[in-house]
Amino acid sequence: MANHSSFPPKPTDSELEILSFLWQHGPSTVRQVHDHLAETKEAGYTTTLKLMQIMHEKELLSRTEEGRSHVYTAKVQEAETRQTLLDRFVETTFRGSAAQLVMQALGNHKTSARELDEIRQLLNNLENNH
Amino acid sequence: MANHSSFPPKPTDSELEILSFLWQHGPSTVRQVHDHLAETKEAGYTTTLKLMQIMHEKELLSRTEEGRSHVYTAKVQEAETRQTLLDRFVETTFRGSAAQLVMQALGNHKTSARELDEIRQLLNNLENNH
DNA sequence: CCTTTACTACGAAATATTTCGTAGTAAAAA
DNA sequence: TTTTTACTACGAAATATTTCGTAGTAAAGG
Repeated sequence: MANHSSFPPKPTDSELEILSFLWQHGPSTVRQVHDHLAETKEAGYTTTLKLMQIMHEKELLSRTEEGRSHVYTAKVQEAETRQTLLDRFVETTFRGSAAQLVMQALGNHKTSARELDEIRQLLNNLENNH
Repeated sequence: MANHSSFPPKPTDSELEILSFLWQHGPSTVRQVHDHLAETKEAGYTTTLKLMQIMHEKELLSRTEEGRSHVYTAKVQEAETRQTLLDRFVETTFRGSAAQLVMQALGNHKTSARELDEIRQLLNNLENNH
């Protein structure tokens, strides 16, 4: 059963960057997250800290004490969150047409032959299943 | 040539709703746009007016006087804007993998057999072209 | 012991976005 | 002619988001 709207508030862009890191690297400290973000962005340590504290309040992250620092874990699932954001995006930007989005995504992005094959596989499955 | 980043500032969600209407219905007055939005959202007329004035300042819309009211026209192209937003979205939500996005979009959205065929066509073309 | 280092907590400033109220005005209606 | 209606302009409040500085504190180093 999909879980639309009701659950945790939709993450902002900054929050998504943090979630993204946690999904990839698993439970991490603010320091670890920050050092990663700092490679790309310009932002102070306490900014990242504050964001993660807020995300904790919002129930987007859980945390445990580990010595004098906290270890944060994503409390929302990657696939689920992506789906929610994708739904919103298809709605607002592609007027609800997932097919349109797919066409534009494939048309303009350089996608490898291997990935194209996987997609073709998926298409076949979908068509068979219905 | 794609036009990345440099051009008009990325539209906010509210702005996108307005652009969306203009793309679909062509040049329109604030009244027309507002009456449409009001079906869905709760918002006063002057809110829509102000937004469109701001979009005009930002060069997202152009306008001409038509009697005592203004007729606004989208100054940015739908396809171009979609591409920009799509790129951002793939980056932030799918870590740059368009293929992942496509799979998730097809997997969960009910897409008609006809649309699936169109996508298959596109896949064939892509594969042939390289 | 002191001092430095590496944390958290938290208020509050800086920005960005959205919303609305008020004023001015020209045309339409009475 | 007076009143009502339907616009625009625009300041400013309300929200949401992001950023940072300062304070407190425990451990590590000297």
